[in-house]
Parts: sequence; C-alpha cells; structure tokens
Amino acid sequence: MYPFKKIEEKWQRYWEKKGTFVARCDPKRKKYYLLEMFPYPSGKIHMGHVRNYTIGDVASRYRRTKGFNVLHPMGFDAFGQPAENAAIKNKTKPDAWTHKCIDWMRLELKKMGFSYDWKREVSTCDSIYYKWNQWIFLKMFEQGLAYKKASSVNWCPACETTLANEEVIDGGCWRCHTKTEEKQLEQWYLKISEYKERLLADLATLKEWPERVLAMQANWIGRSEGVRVYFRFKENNKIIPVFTTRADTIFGATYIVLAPEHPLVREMIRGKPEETEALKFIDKVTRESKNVRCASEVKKEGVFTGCYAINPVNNAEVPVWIADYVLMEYGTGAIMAVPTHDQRDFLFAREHNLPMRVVIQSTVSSSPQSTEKITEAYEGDGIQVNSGQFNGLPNQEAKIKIAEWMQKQGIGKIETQWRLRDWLISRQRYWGTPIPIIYCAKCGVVPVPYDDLPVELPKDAPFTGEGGSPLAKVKKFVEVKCPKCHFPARRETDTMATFFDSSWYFLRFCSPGFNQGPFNKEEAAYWMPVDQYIGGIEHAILHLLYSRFFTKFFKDIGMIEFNEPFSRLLTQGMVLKDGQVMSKSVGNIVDPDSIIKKYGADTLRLFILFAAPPETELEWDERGIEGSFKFLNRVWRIQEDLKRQAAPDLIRTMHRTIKKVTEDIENFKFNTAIAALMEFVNAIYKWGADKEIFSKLVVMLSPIAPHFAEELWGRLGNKEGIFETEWPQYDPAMLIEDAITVVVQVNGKLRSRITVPVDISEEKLRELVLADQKLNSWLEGKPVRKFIYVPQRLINLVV
RNA sequence: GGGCAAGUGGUGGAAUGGCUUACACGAUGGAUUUAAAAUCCAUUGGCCGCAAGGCCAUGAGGGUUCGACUCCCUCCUUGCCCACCA
Repeated sequence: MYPFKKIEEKWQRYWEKKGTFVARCDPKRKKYYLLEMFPYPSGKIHMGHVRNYTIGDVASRYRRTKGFNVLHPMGFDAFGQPAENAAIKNKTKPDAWTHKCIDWMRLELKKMGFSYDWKREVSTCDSIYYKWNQWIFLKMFEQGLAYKKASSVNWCPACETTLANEEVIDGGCWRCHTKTEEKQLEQWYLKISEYKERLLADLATLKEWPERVLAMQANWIGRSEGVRVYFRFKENNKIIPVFTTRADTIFGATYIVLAPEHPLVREMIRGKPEETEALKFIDKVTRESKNVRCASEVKKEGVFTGCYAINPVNNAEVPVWIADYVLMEYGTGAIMAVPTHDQRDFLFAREHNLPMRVVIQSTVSSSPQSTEKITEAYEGDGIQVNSGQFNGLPNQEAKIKIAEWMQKQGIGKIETQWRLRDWLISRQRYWGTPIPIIYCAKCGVVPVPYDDLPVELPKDAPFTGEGGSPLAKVKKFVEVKCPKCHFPARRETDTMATFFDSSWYFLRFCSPGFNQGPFNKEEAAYWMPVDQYIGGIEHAILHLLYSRFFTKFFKDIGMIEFNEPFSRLLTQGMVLKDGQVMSKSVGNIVDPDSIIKKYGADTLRLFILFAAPPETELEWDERGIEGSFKFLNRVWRIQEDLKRQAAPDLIRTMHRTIKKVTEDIENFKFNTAIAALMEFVNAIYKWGADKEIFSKLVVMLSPIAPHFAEELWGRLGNKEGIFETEWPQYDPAMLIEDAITVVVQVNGKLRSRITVPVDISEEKLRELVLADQKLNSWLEGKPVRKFIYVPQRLINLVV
C-alpha cells in the first residue's frame, strides 16, 4: 500500500510554496482559461463538487503540460439565504458563519489537490467584490436597464421574500418548497428583455455547448411569431386584440376568451345579467395564487360575459368568455379559441357547449368535416376549408397568406411574442449586496454617487427571523442625507438577488485585486472568454443566461470586445447512490473527506473519472473505489522492477497508449483514457518496463492522480516538478504494424480471419481469402457475387 | 402536452456503419502463505455439443445496407428540463 497521506500532504505543500499554479497575464503566451462554477459555501464539499472540480482539474493540468498559460481560479458564491437562516438558528452573524464555512471548504478543496491559483480567490460577500456589483447596477441604472416597477410578485411566506418567476418551481419556493403567494411590491428589475434578440441569435455561435442547454435557453427566451388580430365588441365597436400563432385557423375561431384580470372585463360585464356570476368567478381566480391556477390536470373553468365580439375575417358573431387558463402576462391577455384545431379549446368548448367549425382538413386520414363527430381537435397539417378565399391552400401556406392579408386589411398585425420577462432582482433580505439607491422626498430616486461606493452592509443588524428584512431595522443604515440636496433621505433596504453576483465573477478572476473598476480591461482581454466552463445542468438556464446578458452589457459600454463569456461548456452528470441523487434528505451522502482519509485524494479522483463519462450520471460504488486504489498500487510497484530495455512490443503499445490517452483527455473522455492506461499497465506487467516507459506512464497519470505522479516522478530522479515537464508525444511511425489481422465475413457473418502484411494488394488478398480452407463449407459451389474490402480491416464475401 | 437524453453481460460501462461486450467491479479456480489479507496468473454473455464447432443475443417490431448497438420509421420503458405560452 503506497503512503498516500504522506505523499499528498508533501506535494500540496510543494505546489503552494513553489506557486506552481499561479497564473500571470503574459500576452506572448497562449492562454487557456478553465473555470468550474464556484460553490456556495455551505461548509462541506460534497461528491458533486468533487466530480465537477476533478473534471476541471484534469483538463487544467493537462493543458499546463501542453504548454498553455492556464488560468484556473476558485472562489465562493457567498451571499444568500442559508447564512441568514443559520444566523437565526445559531445566534451567530451571517458574516462570521459564511467565513467559517469558506475556511473549511477551502481546506477541503486543498486536500483534493486541485490546481487552483488561490491568490485569485474571491468571495462575493466581501465589500471589495460587491462594491462592483453596485457599480454595475449604477451603470445599468444610467442606461435605463435597471428600473423600478410596482408589480405583483411571487412571495414566499416562509422565507418572507420575493422570488423571481424562475425561482418558483411547481408553484413552490425553489428553496423551501412552500407554496408561494402573490403580493404587490415596488421592485427593482433588470431589463434583460432588451437583449432578447441577441441572447437568442447568439446561441447559434455557441458551437461547443451541449444541444440540450441551447434548446433550454431558446425555449426560455421563447420567441414565437404570429398575428395580433383585432376583434371588436359588437355593442360598442371597441377593439379587443388577441395574439395567435395559428392565423390559418382564424376562420374557425368561434369564441374568444379573456384573462380574468383583463382591464376590459369589468367594464364589459357591467349591468349584464351575467355580472354577478362573472364577478364571483374573477374574484375566485385572482385570489388563487398563480401556482395553484397553473397546476396541470386542473379542469379549465370559465364563465360567459354576456358579450359578443366580431371575428374580423368573416364578421361572424362570437361569444366572449372569461377563463382561468388565459394568462394576462402572455400575449394580449386574450385569445381566440379554435376548438376544432386546439385540444385545450376543444375540451373547453365541449364542456360549455360552444360552437365549432372545421377549417383544416387532413390530407392523410379523412378527418370529419361535420363537427358533431369530432372527438378531439385536429392539430396537424392539411388543406384549408370553410376559409373564404383561402380554401384549398395547404394550411402552412395559408398561415402566411392570411397573416399578410389581415395586415393589409388593417384587421391584424404580424408580430413576435417573447416569453422572456425582465429579471426581478430585489430581495427583502439582509445577506446580499445593498442596492445603491437613496429615496429623497425632494429629489426622488437618487443613485448613490460612485465615490461613495461601496454601500456596506451594517454588521449589527438584528436577526429574529420575523417581519421582513433586518436591514430595514438598522437606523444608521436607513437614514442618510440625500447626495443631491443633503436633506434627510432614506436608503433602499432591498438587496440584490445572488444571481447578480455570479453573473460576472468570471471577469473578476482576471484581475481580482483591481480597484479602478470591476476588472482590468487589458487582463480581461487576454484571459477572456472562458475556454472551458464546467458545471451542473441545473444552471443551464438562469445563471448562464444572466452571465450572457452581463457580457453583452459590458460589451455595449465598451469594457470588453467579445459577445459570449463561455466558449465551451460541459455539464457534468449527478452523483447517485443506489439510483438516487445523494442528498441529506434521502440520507445517502458519502462524505468525500472519509474517502480521502481511507484511500487518499488521488484514488477518489481516479474513481470518479473512471466510473462514468463526465456528462452522464455516476453511480457511487464503494467496491469501485477499491479497484481504483488497487490500480494505483499496481502502478506503484512497477518502480521496484525496472528493466534496462523494454520489449519492442511494449514500446509500440506505449505509442498507441499516448495517442489514445491524449485524444481522450482532449475530448473529456476520461473513463476510456484511464482504461487505456490500465491496459498499458497490464502490458507492462506482461513485458516489463524500462525507466523511459515508466516515466511516460507517470506523466500521463499526472493530471488524474497528481500527488502520486509527482512522487514517482521525483523517485525517478527528476529535479523539476512533473508539471514543469511536457506531455509525451507519440511517433506515428510506431503505430504502424507489420502484420494485420483481416476479418473475413461471408454474407456479413464472421467466418474466418487471416493475418497478412500491411501493404498487401487487394488482388493478393483476394487469392489468399479464396484459398482459405475454413471458408470451404460456406462458399461451396456458390459463386462469389461481390468482394468487399475495407482496407486494413475486413473482407465481406457476398454469395 | 412540448423538448432533450438514454435503454448493451450479474454490475459500472466500451464500441457511433465493419471482430458486440474494451477497461473495471463481482464471481470461480490456481499459485504464494502455518493461516488470512495483500499480491500474481487464469476463466467468466446465453443455449446446444464429448469436442471441433454451431446457433442466439445491444428495450420491441419493421426498413435502408454487402454489413446496423450505430442510420430511418413505429411502439414501449426510464430519466431530465419546460409547460394552461394562444
């Protein structure tokens, strides 16, 4: 058993002392910026962190031996609610609690031997960092991108805070799962919607991002093209616009539906016999929070308003309804309903006995023309019917023609709708960046002058866990003089959502001590964009979208020259145990520290890379860990018996292994790279290695098991550290074999193999194959119709 | 409801148009040992067969191809993400 504990401590000290991983901006050298998503400092690292950071560390150490100037930083996403909760529970301060957690986590990360440049460490909760959050906010405020709006927000009664739409999951708080409510508040927003076109279009430039993430982002931005159609109320000719993406179905629009909150509703129903019932319904729906209302599988409910509207394409009189399934926030808050070609409308129409009209006829099956026989909406393509001058056209063609025609007639307007909403960043919380705004009775909303930044968090806020933000209770903080008129004024007590902090930290790492701005332009120009970003799929939408938004903003104000922050993205899979995600609530957590104690960090690193490809889920297996440990010991023992000269076959194997391992590491296929190294070790056991071969093996292992490799490297008599040396090269000439085995198939089935010289001609090979005794029974009396030869590989005889 | 993955031995996985099951775990046998651990060596998809050998097998069914785990179509299952989005 090799002395992993001693070795790991020794080399960790050596790297730190020598500054092996300290990065320096050097425009003469080729850079490589490798970044893993920084952690929230909860106190302990878990297997997910270990996996994420091991993948990154291998890539980073590998690039270093390939001669790149590597930037590989680490920091802490240190603001957020858990610190406040801990403060309430344990009677500590969020500040003290967070710093204790950071210290502990840093120690654990160091024990894993990750090659970070610790000189660049940042914590978002330090005022030298969040000062620049405030600076960025003020820049956005100047550009009109940060604005205040009274609006109904998602409110979590347990956390006593507002939540972004993105933070409401299945109708509950993303953190504590409590059902959210709606509440009216004045909130700060960032106008991310102004960047929607660019955020969508530039996805096409992210060639090295996973398809899945690109699809999720595109979905989230949610561009849809359609027509705003102007229906009119029959009684007063007032316009009621609806949005549709299916202009081809408009002749089948037999009723329209308004959201209960629609501003025209109350006025419409006034004095109608239906008024009482409609008001009751509106009241019921608006009292329900959005989550309850949007829960799937709930039956669509609605009431008739007593009004009628005119469908502008055929002047048909259609009833106007109110229903809970129409949302005020999307489109115009009103829809046209086509029960024959939209399943949701169909169910609603059948329930309430509303009229239907078929306007698209399937060309494949004969879908019924008569509405009586319809059992479900036909949502596929077909030919227009009952659609005036558009009859007979394929519906996809009609969709465009009808839209254009409506626009020309002035009864509609071609329009694009987006799903992306502006980003709500206000939080009624203490442990976050104070929003640098002052409210003055005379001057109104006044930004804090740049010279007065940072607006520091007061250290002595009270933590009772009740009644909203602790910041609002700190007089010293709240009561200020207006920077303009110097009369008493009041400070904003909301803090920023923590996603703000993480939307630009990758830029801060380029020049973490810089005090003239959020980052040094020259250094950012050198290091950025991040060449490889690695993190969990859970950040596929929000964090990545916000970071892209910030990057585009920095470009617009002339601070950077590039459009996208992350050139290449890898989303690593989760770590499972017994088929379930490791989590406290399930109680199946394996503590990385216990594994380090038992087997060492190198074994843990090796196992986590070998057990599965980085993108897929990884099933934790204690026995697999032992296998990895055994492998390292097996390598360790090679040094005891080195030969003078290695066998030619082994030298050949070495060159093949170098090729395979190099290519696999480049492509993040660590599991097969390790498999190739294992095969190489098996070959060494068979043939016996010399010093040169063993040295190459050790270098190839160094990104994966760095302490282990450094130690063996030193024992081989090297004075420089292993990360000063170069990655081994293979000789292409050594990959060529003299003899190759060609597989012989008859009608696609394996029947024989023959070994022939590499440079054999096809004719010669054909002769040899036809003379092969083994094939006799398969070829007997049958003429060979075709002779397929895949050079160096296989022959297939078709008889 | 929509989108995206995935489905291969007892297990994790390998092969992305050309020898299915690399590598590892587990299991079995052997060597070493007073013994065990550790280590080293060998065997290990299923069925038939004394053997040589043959047949079958990559979720199911069909198709394209000389040849399909791989490409196409239909279906089933699982996972993830999104979702009354008009």
